[in-house]
Amino acid sequence: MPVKPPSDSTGERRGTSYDVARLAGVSQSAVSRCFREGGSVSPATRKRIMAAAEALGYRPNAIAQGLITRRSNMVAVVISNLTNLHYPEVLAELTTRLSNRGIRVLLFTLQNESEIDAVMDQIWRYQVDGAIVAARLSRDQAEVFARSRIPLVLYNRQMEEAPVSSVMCESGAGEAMLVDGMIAAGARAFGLIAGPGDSTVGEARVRAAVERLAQAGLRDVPVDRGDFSYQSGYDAALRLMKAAPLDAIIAANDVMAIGAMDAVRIECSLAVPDRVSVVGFDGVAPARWASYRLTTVRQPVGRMTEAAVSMLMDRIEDASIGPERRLFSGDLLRGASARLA
Amino acid sequence: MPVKPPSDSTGERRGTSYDVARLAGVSQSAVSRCFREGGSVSPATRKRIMAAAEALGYRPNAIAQGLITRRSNMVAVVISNLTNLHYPEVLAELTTRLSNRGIRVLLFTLQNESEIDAVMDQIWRYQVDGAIVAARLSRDQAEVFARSRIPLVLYNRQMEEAPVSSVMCESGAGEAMLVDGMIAAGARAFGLIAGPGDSTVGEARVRAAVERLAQAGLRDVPVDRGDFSYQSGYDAALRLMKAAPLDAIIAANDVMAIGAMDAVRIECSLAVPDRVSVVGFDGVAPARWASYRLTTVRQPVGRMTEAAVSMLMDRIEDASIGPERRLFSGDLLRGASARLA
DNA sequence: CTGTTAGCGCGTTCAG
DNA sequence: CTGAACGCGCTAACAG
Repeated sequence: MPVKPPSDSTGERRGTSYDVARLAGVSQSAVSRCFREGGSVSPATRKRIMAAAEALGYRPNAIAQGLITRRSNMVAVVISNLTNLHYPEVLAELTTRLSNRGIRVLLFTLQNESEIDAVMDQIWRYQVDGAIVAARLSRDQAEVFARSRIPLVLYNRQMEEAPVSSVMCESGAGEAMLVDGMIAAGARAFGLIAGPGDSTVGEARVRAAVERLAQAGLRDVPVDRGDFSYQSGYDAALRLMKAAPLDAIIAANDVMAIGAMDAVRIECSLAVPDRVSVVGFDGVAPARWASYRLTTVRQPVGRMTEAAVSMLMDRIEDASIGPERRLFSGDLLRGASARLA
Repeated sequence: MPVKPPSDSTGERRGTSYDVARLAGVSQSAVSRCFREGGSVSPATRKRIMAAAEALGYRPNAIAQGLITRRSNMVAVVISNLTNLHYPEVLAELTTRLSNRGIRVLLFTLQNESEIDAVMDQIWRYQVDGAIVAARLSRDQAEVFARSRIPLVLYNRQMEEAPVSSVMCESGAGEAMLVDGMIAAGARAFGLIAGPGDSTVGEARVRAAVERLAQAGLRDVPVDRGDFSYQSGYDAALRLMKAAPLDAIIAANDVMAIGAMDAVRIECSLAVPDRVSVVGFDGVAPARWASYRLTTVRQPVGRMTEAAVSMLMDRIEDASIGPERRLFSGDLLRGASARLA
């Protein structure tokens, strides 16, 4: 990479601990100690050093610190599609919480899953202290983290066969509440809108709903598939309704549910929830908008992100801590898009 | 301690260029050259080095590289409220584009504007090559970047009195199109929903609308204020409608416009756009949802983020390039929430 | 409590 | 084309 020419014309280099030391008339290591936690420095010299540092606008160089400490105080956050409406909230919470603990976020967003390898390369090069991944990870890729000794926490992803730490929002209880409520209110003709087949959470939600429906004696429920987007939910709902009239639609996430509501109400001209109930999963902000008032299961994003961060930090502090999975349950958000008993 | 710890399972340090050099039987500097652009290495030794690197899973340590080259290949991205629905899209685009140029994103999100100082401290410590800021910055804070010689580009913010690079979506043309269209279609009783007073883009949009209305002979247009959130748009619309019946509402952003639509249609039971036209600004995804089909001005996010990134990169490569402002115009998105002629 | 000394892992002259 | 030597800015023993 092209190196910038050293201090062209007026370009003064940024002050180092050495400059501060000279100005304060002490050794460089005194300055270093002054900026660390348990540094033993006499109040008098500390004062002098701080004054000198202030005068020079000195701040310890985190890059140099990282090189010698082997702690970059950076954590990689990998998110697949930021446009998914639920993730921005997750990302904001993660960033805030990490920041509160003095950790910086190195952000990686993926368009295609294939980019993950390039990302892992960068993660490795940047000596991040750990990684939180909200994207599909193959078993091999998870292994790389393990071999590299980079603590890893998956967010709403699961690694069935490998022992990897993760936090998830469990789908069973939530879907059961939705299904039970709708059945009790008289719904019988159900339809499902699944997410992309490679989404573990999406599949888990659909599976949970299907199982609960089966327990209630409802089998062979039609399932269509979307990609978690509004349009895909809209289209899937239309296909389902065309194939057979339904009185309840369960979508794998809120945005598709919203799309389904619009399709049912606007294109099919059927009242929601009077003729058709629609439910989702996530609890994104638009689900509460007055035009939708979606009945859904809200993920406890605050507790989940806090869990992810603290699990990661624990494993950064002590690399010997083994993997752990934490499962959270969602809260039923009683909107007005489904008849629930 | 010159003795390298044996690769027992606990202590395994990551391989360095020295390790690669030893395995390949060359010097460390040969390895270094091998991983740089124009490094002069004979094909034979290059092959040996690459083989050794492969065997050890060696990757250059970006932290160490940054220390010596003074280029971290990291750029700080500062965003105020990620939950604002328009910003996730911006962030995703910025990240992708930076990533394509081999730059990593160090993300900072702000809850309160007061956090900006702590963020600037971190930006400085981490030796980022530059910063893209989509948050309010005081003149003094911008000065800090200048003094620190950290290239800075503001995104949709403007610094009136100071020469700072920025990319903005210009409001005048867009608001004019909206206003003119609605007036031509017969609207006369306008109401405005502004953003928070400290938002330069928000104020600019309102000012643009007010001016255009004044040109058309419409003065003393009532203005209420929100904070860019759905609820605040909803509430503001109710207050406006209660004070005086309106036939057109102009909101400073899409999310408030959506809130206003819901207030008008659901709480006031007035048809949109038949009785009341509602328009926004941004062009966020939900604006296109069938329940809203918001008439709005879409920001050219792709071109704007590309501009921000390339402006920043240019100034990173050549620090002597002066500030520049780039103004983009939005496209009118003809939805169905306003009667436009 | 303070200074001295040794690196962290790498890029880069400058001799050979 | 290659290697020895130096230093980026800092932390961490270790003496004094």
